[in-house]
Amino acid sequence: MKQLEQILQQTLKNPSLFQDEEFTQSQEFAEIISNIKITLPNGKIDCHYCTNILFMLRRFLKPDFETNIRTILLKSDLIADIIFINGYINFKMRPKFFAQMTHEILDNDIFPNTGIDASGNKTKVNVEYCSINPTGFLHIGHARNAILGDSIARILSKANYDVTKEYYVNDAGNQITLLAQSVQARCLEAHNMPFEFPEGGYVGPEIKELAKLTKPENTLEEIKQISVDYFLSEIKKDLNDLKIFHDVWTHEKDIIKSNFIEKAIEILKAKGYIYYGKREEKKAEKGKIENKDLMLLKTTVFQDDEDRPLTKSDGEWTYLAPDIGYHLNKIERGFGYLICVLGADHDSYARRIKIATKLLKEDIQHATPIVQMVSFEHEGQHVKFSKRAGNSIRTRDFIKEIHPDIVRYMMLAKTPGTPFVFDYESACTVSMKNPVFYIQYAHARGNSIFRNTTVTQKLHEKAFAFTMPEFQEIIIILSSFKNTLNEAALQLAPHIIAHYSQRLAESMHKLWQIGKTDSTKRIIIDGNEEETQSRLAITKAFLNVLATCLETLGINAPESMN
RNA sequence: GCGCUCUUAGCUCAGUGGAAGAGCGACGGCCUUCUAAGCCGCAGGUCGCAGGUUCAAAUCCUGCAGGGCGCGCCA
Repeated sequence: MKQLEQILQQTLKNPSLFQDEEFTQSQEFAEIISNIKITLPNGKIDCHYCTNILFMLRRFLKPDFETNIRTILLKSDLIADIIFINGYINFKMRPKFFAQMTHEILDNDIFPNTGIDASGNKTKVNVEYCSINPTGFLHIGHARNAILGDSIARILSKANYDVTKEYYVNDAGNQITLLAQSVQARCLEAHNMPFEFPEGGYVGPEIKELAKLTKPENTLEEIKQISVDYFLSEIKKDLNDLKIFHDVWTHEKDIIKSNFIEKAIEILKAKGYIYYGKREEKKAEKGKIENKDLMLLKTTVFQDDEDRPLTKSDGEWTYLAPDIGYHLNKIERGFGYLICVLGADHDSYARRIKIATKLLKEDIQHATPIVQMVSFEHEGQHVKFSKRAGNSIRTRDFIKEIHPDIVRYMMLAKTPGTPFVFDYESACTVSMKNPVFYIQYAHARGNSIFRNTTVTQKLHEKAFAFTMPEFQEIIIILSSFKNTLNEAALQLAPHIIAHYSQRLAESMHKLWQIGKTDSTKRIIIDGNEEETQSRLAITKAFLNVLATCLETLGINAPESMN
């Protein structure tokens, strides 16, 4: 594809194509020509690649430009034909082009593991995701965040970023105190001792279970530790079952102990972003709390509605302060790119922490992909998963019934910004309602070929396969993998890989099927070793790319379907 | 009231300036041959509505309507 782009650029630099022969020297020409986009055509047009570049250049070209461009382009030994339709240039490529492309995929070391010269350039990136409070189990709503973050991290690693996957443990706030008080109460209750259940405390059977791990003589601090450890280890188990493994677990407690809050405040003070003042009366908890002077952060310099308090009237930090300390900690660890995957109910928080981070370090790259809510369909209505409604489903129970591969694919195939309506019936079906099987099946089919032959892959440029549309289609899709991966990395969008995988799988299924009625199109051609070797080379390239895709999605690439 | 986001085929969704798409569902075909968990065909669209910018708008801008999520000194 890159080669085609270069050929086209070279061709268009020919001054004789233009009314004004000086035009190729102009800035405007340079800009247009640097934005050449080669794309795959829709199914209706019989060609391999196309480009819309002429739309931009048309008014500068001589009337007979089509004939001239065609003549020049056809001099290339990679291009078989040029067709002009509706202002597009459509390319038909020669077999040599397909052979070269296959060679590149197999030998260039870009597949399947490393060295893709993607946008990453070894940038140190921190992907923080699924940082749920250790006050309960991982439910299915959290799983979407976790799966998305994990896949983003996998894509970025493939795209040549230096990735750290991180979980931030909120183990220092009021929620943890409330949790520990709830557990303590249940513990005392179980020992028939007097107890007082905290207002708004944590209820649910897991609290009573947890209480069994504690003793009446434990201090609140000890109970906090026991509770956090318990839930974290449970969360970790569930994540591991979904093939999610964080590299670093950072605890809020440690951030506080290491004085990162104070350090961050000092930096912000030095930059003049901190001042003391009162908030507007109506904002001050509607008069419930005395409107004292608070430490405020000038988030309004980056279009926030109002400056945000860092201290409460009782002198304690607000939630924002430790989080800013945590982000300073990330910055000090040398990350140039911070990614923080958040739920839709945190989008206003996302804005604030982004501003705060920018105030700490102007040139930091910071993205906060937002995952929309997960709901499910019940009697024709969309019902939200919610703890309070008692219909929250623990991930562990969920994946007992539905394989993690299916759960992952279902959640990754959509853009994160679309609310997810979980279709339980489809999830349990083994058919195209579950495209993950379709993709895995294509991988298994490709592998079965290698079990059925002793011939090994080797590329012969003259192979007949390179003239055959079914093989050409596979190679064309393979050739766009690099761009696809880069795009997914740039947009932090695993669904781009999911859709690509489906299309790639389709090209193999088509080839396979046609081999059933036309034996010349099978991969293994008895009595013709060179042809078979070349076809195996294409199949191998296909398997490498598809396995890479499945790896970035965190989905198993099976060698056979059982 | 304000902010973010969404509205594309019967359903679930891709598509961020360039030729309207996929899967499911419906209908009709295809296995004595490398895995039929598959393939082929057919049907299905005023891209929420109205303006604007552009050679070109589902895509960008403005307004409107409808859905979702937020809008504490809680985290």
